[in-house]
Formats: sequence, structure tokens, C-alpha cells
Amino acid sequence: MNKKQVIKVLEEIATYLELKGENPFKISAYRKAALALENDDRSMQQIEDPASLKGIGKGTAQVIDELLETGESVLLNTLKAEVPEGLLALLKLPGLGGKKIAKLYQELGVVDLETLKQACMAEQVQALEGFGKKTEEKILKAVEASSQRPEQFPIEYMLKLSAQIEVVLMNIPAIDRYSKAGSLRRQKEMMKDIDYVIATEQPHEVAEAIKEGLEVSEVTGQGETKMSVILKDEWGVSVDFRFVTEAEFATALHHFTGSKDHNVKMRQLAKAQGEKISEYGVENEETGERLTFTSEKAFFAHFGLCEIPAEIRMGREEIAEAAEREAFDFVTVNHIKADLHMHTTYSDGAYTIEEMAEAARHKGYDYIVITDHSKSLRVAGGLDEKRLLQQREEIERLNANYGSAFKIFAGTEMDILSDGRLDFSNETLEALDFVIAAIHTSFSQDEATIMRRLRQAMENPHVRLIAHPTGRIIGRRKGYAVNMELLIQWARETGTALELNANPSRLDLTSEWVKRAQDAQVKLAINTDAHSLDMLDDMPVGVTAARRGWIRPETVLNTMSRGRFEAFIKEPKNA
DNA sequence: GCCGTTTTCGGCCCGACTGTTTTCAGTCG
Repeated sequence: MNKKQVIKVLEEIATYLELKGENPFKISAYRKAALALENDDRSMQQIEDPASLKGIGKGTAQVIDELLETGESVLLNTLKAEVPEGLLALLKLPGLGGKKIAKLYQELGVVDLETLKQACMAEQVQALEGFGKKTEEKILKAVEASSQRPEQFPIEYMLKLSAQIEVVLMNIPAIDRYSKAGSLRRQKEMMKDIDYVIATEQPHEVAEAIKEGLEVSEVTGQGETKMSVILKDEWGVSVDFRFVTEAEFATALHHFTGSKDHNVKMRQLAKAQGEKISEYGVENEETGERLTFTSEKAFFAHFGLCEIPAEIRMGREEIAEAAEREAFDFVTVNHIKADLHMHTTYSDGAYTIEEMAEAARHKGYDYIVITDHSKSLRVAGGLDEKRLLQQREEIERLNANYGSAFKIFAGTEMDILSDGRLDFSNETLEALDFVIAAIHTSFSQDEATIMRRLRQAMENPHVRLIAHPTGRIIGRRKGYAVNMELLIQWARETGTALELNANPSRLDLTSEWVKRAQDAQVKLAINTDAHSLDMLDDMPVGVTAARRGWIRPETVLNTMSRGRFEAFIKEPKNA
């Protein structure tokens, strides 16, 4: 059994204990044990004594040892025999937790969604102690909605909704300031809902104005300090607004940004020095005095930490690292000097070379690379050698006008054909400034075939970058079968860079893999792959994804100055 | 179930809101 499987069993045990209405601390002990394994970089085999990890004690270590020896857990098997499997789905219904589900099971014989629905319709649920008419109605509604609604939504969709929300927030005068919080601020790839923290002296007025301005289908909660609504969008996404005073804003923002695990660790740290963290500030447990902070940076500084970027607050090693460092020296949008991957009307882009160049120049970039598709990708209007040459001539004319103010480099996003051949000859590639290679066809080939294709591209002396290395679309398409460890190793051996595609539905490579790539001294490029002017605006999403992977500016090709980049593309690969 | 430069027992992160209750448990983030 590998570590992933062991983690899964520990989490399963926790879930079953929850369904039994067990002691919450016992439940979280199993979750903590799973987390301890997950946060350790070693493989299961490399961890000699699991009990030596913080969070794993006698009981959980015994389960782990048993799993490694026999491949199963008596405890889990017993739980499974005791608790109907159909109850697992009930935990996902809002308003239902382990205690209530245990009661429904014991008193009414509810075993799954269907029997729960029947119990509600027979009005048996409202008769239970601790339940009532309203609860029964809520449960029934939730059961009916559960069949059609995904649990989590891709970031691309949530970013669009949040842009609409912010148009409303921006125009409410009673709001002093606001910020995204939660998973959206941490830029998780998939998330359940959207969170905002709002500084205001008039929470009631703001709540009313939000309800007025947004298309809301239901207000699911409203109190003095918070409001939760369901949007009238395709899926009925839920949005939480937290209202705080200006003084509380920094601690509230930290609190509602999470992650939960990060917050737990911060609070333990505070507790060890006699303080208590809440969304309202940091309280001295002895004197009761409460401190607030002007920024998250000041908040972290109070605990002897440098500012921890929101996107790495996962409750892993970031707090220990923050105690050691002056700052996290990650890449920022300001480091980005260029975009190395974009399309024009020559292939499937919506704007001309000049229009793309002008938009990039207005973003403050110093250079760009035009990389239209190559001839085999007919659906995208890929360029043949003749059109490529014409394009190059147009680029030279535009460059002549720019003088030293800006530069357009001529490139291609060359197709790696299904049989591994490349779409252009070396003679053609030699005439280009920057060559990207990518897979666009035959996604379902087996790993060996896909890897052979990638290998051939990487071995080519002109191919500088592999674009969107897995081809996934978040929440929709898994991507092709890439052995990522091998790909990173080859990238290192051949001096080929890998792309972090900034398109919010791609973000490919993931943060975990760009981190591994950086550790292997592989260069990365953060590119928008823009097919239109507004897609050039995706760069910050890509940069944040890179920061999630702890990427430093020197790892990223497009942080190079133009002069440095020109020298770089003249050097042979692996120089 | 885990943990202890206060501790081998008694805590375990903290607070808001809802719906059920007459003072609070359960759920959520």
C-alpha cells in the first residue's frame, strides 16, 4: 500500500466515525494523522516509524502498520459493516453533520438519500427531538438539489462570477474596502463558494445594497456580521460576505482567507505565547487586551514571521519557513517583462499582430513572442512555411517602427504530430526566434506513446518550450498521460523549458509540479496563450499559480530583460 | 485519538448563525 492509499483509509475512518456521531476530537485525530503523512515529503517506505510524526500516536500508527502489513484495516472493515455506505452522501448536504445523520439512522432507519427523502415526505423527521418543521423542509430541498449540482466549481467560472460581484461592491459607498478571501484568494483550482471580507461602519446598509445589486436567488443566512447568498447563476453558487470594521480588516482577512489548517497552526502558535487569534484581532489571554493590525504583514510580524503570501497558506511548512526568512522571494507580476505565447488572426487568434503588440506594450511589457499554430492543426488555421515567412516579414516591419521601444519576436506553437514527428523541418525552425512545441491531437494515447512524442520534441535543438504540458482543462478534461517526473528530468537534460499556462481553465503545470521543476533547476515560462486582447489579462492568474508553487523570478524565462532574452535564444540549448 | 520547557489528565482553534429550544447543540467555515 502506498502513502496515498494509507491517507485515504485514515480519512475514510474519520468519515465513518463522524457518521457514528463519535467524539469530534477522535475524528479529527484520524484526519490529523492523514495530514501528517501528506505533509511529509517522504514516501511510505522511507518513513520508518510513523508514530514519530507529530499527530500520529499509538492508535493511528497501529492502523498504518496494519495497512502496510495486511493491506486492510480491521477498524475500517468493522465501521463499514456497522454504518451503511449510503450515509456518506448525506454528509455533503448543507445543515447535516454526523450527529444528526446518526440520529436519522438510529431513529428512522435512514440509510441513503432516497430513504431520507421518504422520511422527510412522511413528516417523520420533524418529529425527532432536535429537528423541526424547518429542518425537515431544508433537508428535503437539499436532497432534491444534490442530484444536479457539482460540489466544487472550477476557478475560471468563479473568477467570472467574482468579477461581477466586484462591480457591485465597487459602487457601494458605505464600503470602505473589500477583498476576496477563502479559496478564491488562495487561488485553489476548484472551490465550493466565494468569500468576501468587507470593511464598513454600516453592515446593514451594505447587506441591503448587495442584495439589491446582485442577482440573488436566496439569502441563506444573515446576521450582524455576515450574510450568505445564493446567486442566480447557472449552478447557484453560494457567496459569503463578512462585515468588519476597518481596524479589524487585516485579522478578518487573514482569518477568512484560511486555509483552515493554516489558521489552526497560527492559533496554536499564538496560544503558545499566551495569545488568542480570532477574526477580530489578537487577544492577550491574561489582560484581555486586543490588538489589531494595519496589514496582514504587521499581523504576521507580531508572531515573528514574514508575510506569508495567501496562495501558500496551506498549513504545511509555510509557517516554519516564514520564521526563518526575511521574505518569500516569489515571482510577482512586476517581474514579468514579456508574454511568450500568443495567437493572432494568422491562425485562430482574434486580433492582428499589431493589436496584440500594442496591448502588450500598454501592459508595460518590453517584448512578446508571436506563436501561431503550425500547418497540421487545420482546425485552428495553422500556418504553413509560406505564411510563416509572410508573418515574419510583417513582424520585421512592425519592429522597424518600434525602434528600441519594444520588440516582437517571431515564433510558433508547433504541433507535435500523433506519430511524434514535428510539424516543421529544422531549416524552417532555424529561421524563427523562439519555438514552442505542444500536443494538440491524439490525447488518448498511452503514456509510453505520449512520452515518446514529448521526448522527440524536447530533443530537437530548436524547441525551447513545451506548452501546456498535460493539456488538461480544469474540471472538464483530465489531460493526456504524462509521466511528469520523467518529463521534468528530460527538461533538465535537454535544456527545454516548461510552460505554466496562465489561462484560468488550464493552469498547467500545476503548482506541485512547477515546484518540482524548479527544484530540478528546470526553467519555466508563464504565458497567457492569448487568443484575444482580454486574454492577455490572465497573466496575474498564472503568476499567482506560480507563487503557489514557490516559484522565484529567476526560474521564469519571461522575467528576463529583452537583452538577456535575446542572448538566451542565441545560445544553444543547455548552454 | 493525541499531546505535554505548565501537564500522563484534561484539554484539543474560534466565533457566527440557525433552529430548536427556554439556555443551547449542531453545523459551518
